[in-house]
Amino acid sequence: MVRIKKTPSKTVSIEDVARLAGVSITTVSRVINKFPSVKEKNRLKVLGAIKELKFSPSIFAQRLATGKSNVVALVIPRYEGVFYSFYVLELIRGIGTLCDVFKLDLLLHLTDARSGLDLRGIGGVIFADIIGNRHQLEAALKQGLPSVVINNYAEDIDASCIAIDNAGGAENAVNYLVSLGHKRIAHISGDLSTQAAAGRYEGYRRALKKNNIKERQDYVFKTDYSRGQARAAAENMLKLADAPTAVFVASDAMALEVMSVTREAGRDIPGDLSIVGFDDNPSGLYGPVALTTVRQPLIKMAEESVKELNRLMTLKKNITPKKVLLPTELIIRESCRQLGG
Amino acid sequence: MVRIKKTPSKTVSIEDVARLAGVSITTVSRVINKFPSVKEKNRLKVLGAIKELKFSPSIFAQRLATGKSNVVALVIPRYEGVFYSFYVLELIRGIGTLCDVFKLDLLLHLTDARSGLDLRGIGGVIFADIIGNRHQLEAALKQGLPSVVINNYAEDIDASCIAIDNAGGAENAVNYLVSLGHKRIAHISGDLSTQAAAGRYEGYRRALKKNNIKERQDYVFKTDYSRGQARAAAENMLKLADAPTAVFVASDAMALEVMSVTREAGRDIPGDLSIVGFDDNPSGLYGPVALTTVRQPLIKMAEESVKELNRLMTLKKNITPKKVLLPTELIIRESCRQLGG
DNA sequence: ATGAAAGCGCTAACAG
DNA sequence: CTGTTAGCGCTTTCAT
Repeated sequence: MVRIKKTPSKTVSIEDVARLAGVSITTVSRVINKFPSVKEKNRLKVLGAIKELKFSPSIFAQRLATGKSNVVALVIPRYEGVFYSFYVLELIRGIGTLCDVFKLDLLLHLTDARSGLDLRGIGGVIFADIIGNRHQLEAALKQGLPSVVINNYAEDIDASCIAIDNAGGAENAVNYLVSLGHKRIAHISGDLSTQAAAGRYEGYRRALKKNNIKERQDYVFKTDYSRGQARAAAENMLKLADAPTAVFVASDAMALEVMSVTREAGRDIPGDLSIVGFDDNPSGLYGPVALTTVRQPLIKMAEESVKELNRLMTLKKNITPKKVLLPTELIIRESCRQLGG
Repeated sequence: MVRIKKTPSKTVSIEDVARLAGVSITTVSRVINKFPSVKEKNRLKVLGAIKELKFSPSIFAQRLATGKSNVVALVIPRYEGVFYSFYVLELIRGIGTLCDVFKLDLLLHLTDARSGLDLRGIGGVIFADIIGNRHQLEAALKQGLPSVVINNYAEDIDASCIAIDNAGGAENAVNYLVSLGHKRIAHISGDLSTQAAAGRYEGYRRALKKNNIKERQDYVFKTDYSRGQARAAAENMLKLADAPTAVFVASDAMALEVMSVTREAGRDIPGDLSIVGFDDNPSGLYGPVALTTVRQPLIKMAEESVKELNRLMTLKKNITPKKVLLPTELIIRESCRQLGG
């Protein structure tokens, strides 16, 4: 058993450093905070003492004294369908990485939406989408906490929003299908109470309209983003007498499920059915036919949100919130084919 | 634009509450900390004042004064293959939820292993596996920080470990295959530098040995847990002159990939090949044939880790670390068949 | 360029 | 049962 010796937990304070360096604690504080006014000689003495004592300032004392906190709360709705997505993981990864860079502490807050969240000691908040928890955002804003909302674009709220152009991405995807000669194009949507799913559906409709294709209600299948419902939707879709030749699916995870169902039904992809997904989930690369999909810049969105929050937290004055809509990119792979001849 | 009025950020302190309630700040502090000794009448006055002033204590002042912190750092190696797994998400979810319950703040720390982590202001640490970052664990221990390691069972370290019986689970899985009459059983392993993958491989070997089946090197395929490598492994496996009739795959995600490859090769599951996975990833439920797998109690592991950490953080004395190995459960679905007849 | 001293908001002896 | 008082470790005027 490797028993590691604990260092005597006697915390070394700024005072110890000052004594060892032979200066006042004020000077030490100045060195810590990189004040330019400290004489080089003293700076070196202090730095030496800090190293020798292995001193590191107490963040609690710092925060008490300054009244500032650099803790960022990431609020994620603990909403099954959403939580289990590629999306959340990418977001956490992107945000976590950038918080590291900016020396921000990342506090994770999984919320069940109805409860109010404890914002004590928090310097800024990132809301990963707003799903039934708008009151939490408003509470943060009311407290004067710098807040940014991601994946949700709302002009009517006084917070920065960094979102993805879901409608635009969807429109491109469907346009692409049309350009391949498809006219009977179905859509399997996600949970329409999320802005992302609603936007994708809207883009689908917009593209049809612009191409003078009439939207058919029997070609639209609403799901909760789960593979289970995607499967059911696909089965129903395939049963249609006048089955579509192409389908735009609101997420890659669901698109993969649709591919499975289609193959089980003995139909070929893209021979009998062309499919476009949404996400650019790496899973889409495997399988017999690589999935054509809409890539959304999740990492970029995550990074932008931290940058923006950092800006909000750093600058003194009330800044105008920033509203950003990030563009998507159509990634053409193998799951769609040119129709007719 | 809904501009939310900010509350004047003048922080209300314990002193304001004391004044309004007509008691000393000590009494207010006692009420906050639920000391039983406060007279009911005063308690109510204080509570009233707190409500009226919307007072909530500064956690920084509390922590400065007590020298204690209830911030839990969750350290996750930012290791591609591992990070993108079902495992991490489940863990975060479980830990996040339980931290809520115990009123612990969850700080997320994605680490690249080589760097040292900043533990200032942290009350306890949970290491999500140890992959090349053992020095970080040792640093935490040296500081006297309560620490628990999950998914890694190490007798030789002075921290609590909550892990999963990977070897046992794997052994059961392979035994099951043997009981169905299989003798040519392959294994597609995960990244053997992780304890989990190594344990699963060991369980595989143990089961073969106990059943007097000789291990064949050409039946063992080592991967990094990625679907890409799983695909390659499966292709090679299928090419074997003396191809196996069953395969135990170290993760469900990889098992699904193996299923795809197998079907693409025109072989039937479980007709031509029986497959057992590991994880009980819900994705395994969909697709034409539900995947037989080994369920690991991830949420339970997550919860136990928080409970244990909370115990460590709460109790005063040096407590003996706890070593727990959680059992797995074989979930029999449709991907294996009885051999011979 | 540096230091003395007054807090930041709370807890914890120690009296009473 | 309650109040007084001294810190916790750092930042920040205000002098010097």
